[in-house]
Amino acid sequence: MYLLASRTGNGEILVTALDAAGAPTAPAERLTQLDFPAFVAAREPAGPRWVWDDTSRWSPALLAAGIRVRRCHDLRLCHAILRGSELTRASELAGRAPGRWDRAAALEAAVPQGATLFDLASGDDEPADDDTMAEFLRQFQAVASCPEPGRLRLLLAAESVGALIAAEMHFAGLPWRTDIHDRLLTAELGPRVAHGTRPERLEQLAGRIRDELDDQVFNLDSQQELLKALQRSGLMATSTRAWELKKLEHPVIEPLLEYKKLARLLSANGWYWMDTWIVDGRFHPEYVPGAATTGRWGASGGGPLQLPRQVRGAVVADEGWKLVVADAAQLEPRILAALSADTAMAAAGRDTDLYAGIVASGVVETRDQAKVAMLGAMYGATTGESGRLLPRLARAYPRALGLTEAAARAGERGDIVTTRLGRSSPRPGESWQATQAQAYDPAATDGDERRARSQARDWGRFTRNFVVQGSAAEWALCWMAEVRRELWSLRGTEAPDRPAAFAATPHLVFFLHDEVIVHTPVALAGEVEQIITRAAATAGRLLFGDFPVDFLLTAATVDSYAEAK
DNA sequence: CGACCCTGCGCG
DNA sequence: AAAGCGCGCAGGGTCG
Repeated sequence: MYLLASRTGNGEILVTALDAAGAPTAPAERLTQLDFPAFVAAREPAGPRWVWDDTSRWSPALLAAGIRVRRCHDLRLCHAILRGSELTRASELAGRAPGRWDRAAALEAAVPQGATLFDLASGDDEPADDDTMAEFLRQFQAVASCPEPGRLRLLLAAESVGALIAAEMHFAGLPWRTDIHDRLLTAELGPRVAHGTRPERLEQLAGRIRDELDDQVFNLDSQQELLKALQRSGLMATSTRAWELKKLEHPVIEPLLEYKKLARLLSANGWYWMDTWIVDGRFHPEYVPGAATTGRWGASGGGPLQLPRQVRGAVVADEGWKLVVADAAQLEPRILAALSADTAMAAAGRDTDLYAGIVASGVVETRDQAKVAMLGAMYGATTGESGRLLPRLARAYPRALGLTEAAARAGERGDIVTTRLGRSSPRPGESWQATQAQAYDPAATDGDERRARSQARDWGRFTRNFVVQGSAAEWALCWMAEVRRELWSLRGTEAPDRPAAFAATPHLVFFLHDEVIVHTPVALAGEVEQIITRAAATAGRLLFGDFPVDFLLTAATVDSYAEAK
């Protein structure tokens, strides 16, 4: 049932089989690191759940050996969830002093960097053999004794399979055509030049800007110098932000905005970026499950979650392959409707664009209004058009808006809120508490009270959004897990020239909060699209049972990411 | 010189 | 302080 793997102090691996109650069923087996992949491959057909400290440390060697595991339990990720969850607050695990399971993954994985070698040598970071086991049992207990164990079991499984997917996507990489990327850059910026020098097009724009501002020497790339130069020319700019510059009337504005746009392209996704991050036609970023407190993923290594539309044309399927690009339409409002059991809001999104449905119900006049009002409800807008439209939304959807309001009030009090599957928000820090306490002091000034109120509202907007964003992240994990599981069953038609077994069949290559990309042989693209669509419905049922809410997708089978809207 | 903060902007 | 959440990254600037 469970196979618990841990490393011993001398670099060997211990594997202990546990039954469904967490009790060992046989003596531990001792393996070398070299033997481990074959051992995993031999055990995998029985469908075990592998238990280990950190998937990002165990996966690379397995994937390099062409081996994938179906299920795991990532102790570090699950620990973070269980430590903070409202549902397990009475557990032994939640009450313990912070220890090695609370430390950042970076610290634990940083052995080769050198900087932390001293810490490692002087500490006890290499776990004793029984530490991994003890932690697993504490987690097991915490879940078993909580009020609704089913929610957390699903969350921990989803979080852990997410870690497997993150490692697999890193390994497989996103198909990337450097020749197309180069053409695209050349068309925008001019021919490639050495790193650190301005391409032709930027140089021309810089010249125009200098002429318009009548200043040939200032450094365009310094915000401070640029701002001063603008002000010397009589422009009433208070910052160099694009949206603020747009409001100004002056011949320098047009070339300046163009310069900023292209300079950004060059520095964020230019040739230097391409040389650094694209290897053998693949982009291999690190994905970091649970990086945001809401449960959303983070990522690093080339900024994959900020991939601008400008360069998506370089993401192109291999010859004979396709990209299936799918994103969940209006995911967060749909999540909110289901969370609050707001049947009217759910009905507005049935079989249609949810914002269009709100318009059709006569709540507001335009799709744009519906969207800005919904975002305002979920983010806590108070002013502007969004603020003005909120009362209409509240009348039509009292349950949904009631939920976001309640979440905001909880945060303003310093209370925690919890997602659908049981991830809870962090408590505000000490300085937050201190500021609140100060406002209650008899000697408090108006300033103290204002500061405390404003800070409380800030935290309220965070908790308001946490419930929705966090539950949406859970839906997305379940969706992706289901996609992975179904794609797995399409094996048996491997392309022989592929490096590893799973990259020879349809596989996930990208994930962006509510959007996935699957790279697939052409012949299977239709089936992949169906799998992704079915998986969305399955994820909805996993989170919300029979509650009648649709999770619509926009899915497209394309050669290039740029073709998908 | 590195470590850190700030600004601005890309994504959802 | 962009009305309103969550991130990561690059580049300039400052400090020790």
